[in-house]
Amino acid sequence: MKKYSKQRQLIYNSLKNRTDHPTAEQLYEDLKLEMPKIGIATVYRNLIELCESGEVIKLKSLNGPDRYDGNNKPHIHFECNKCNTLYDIFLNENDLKNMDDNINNISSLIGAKPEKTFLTITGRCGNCT
Amino acid sequence: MKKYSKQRQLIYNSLKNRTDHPTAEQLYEDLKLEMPKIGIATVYRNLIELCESGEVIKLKSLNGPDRYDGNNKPHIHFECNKCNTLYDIFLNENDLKNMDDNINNISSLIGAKPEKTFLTITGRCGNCT
DNA sequence: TTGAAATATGATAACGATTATCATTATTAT
DNA sequence: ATAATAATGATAATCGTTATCATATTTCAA
Repeated sequence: MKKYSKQRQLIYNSLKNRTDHPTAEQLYEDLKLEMPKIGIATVYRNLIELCESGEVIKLKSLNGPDRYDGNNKPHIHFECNKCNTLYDIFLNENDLKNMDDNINNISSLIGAKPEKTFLTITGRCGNCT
Repeated sequence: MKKYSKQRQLIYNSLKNRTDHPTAEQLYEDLKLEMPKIGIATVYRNLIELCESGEVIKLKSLNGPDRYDGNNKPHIHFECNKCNTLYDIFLNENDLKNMDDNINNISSLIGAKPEKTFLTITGRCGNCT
């Protein structure tokens, strides 16, 4: 049976309350301010848990370590290849539905059943032109 | 000036002649059959080159090391989360254009200039249902 | 051609990110 | 409360990748 722990709550809350997409290391550094004895392994362990349960999304960065997104509502990411900022882009309901239909159609081309879709656009963000 | 090397040619040709998406390690093992003295560092170095020149695409896998795709025409990937196979999915010209327009529109939402887009769908492939 | 300059190679050390190990501590259910 | 279970923190180990560097290959100009 799964047990409640202060650490897991803290990690969960922290990710839900921030809109950036920190690496495990960044999250760890920030959490130490609130809980100085927390260990980096605990952070990684709980990130795995939270990803498996679907509460958190793990994002594979093109340049750098994995990053974590506390927002599990479907959305798109834009990764700036200059400043490395990851932007969230939320589509309206209509566009989301269209995209979903597309994903299903595309998957059916190879007889596959889709579960999660990752759409990442890379390029220059507005601040880095 | 860039120099021609047997190794670079071999790596390039190998990636262009296979349609799977090998990891650097897999590629290395295969290349050793043809060129037993090739080093893993040479493989990595040339993969970096080939990716920078746009000849090859580096794919971030959700479970496992990076994989390399010798096909640089725009297409989509489906990653099976059971057998880890990466499938290519090619869209027709029309769908590609629509997608491209969408990417531009989406990027403009945050004032960004898109360069490359990565669309990966995960789920169960036809063989793993 | 040949030889000097430039660049790539292969062996391996070093590194960064992540996971495994394990003794200790915290949480849960009785 | 207490026993059972699961999580923690410290840190070792692992994995993928990059850096280093002496040697070898390639290129270009004479």
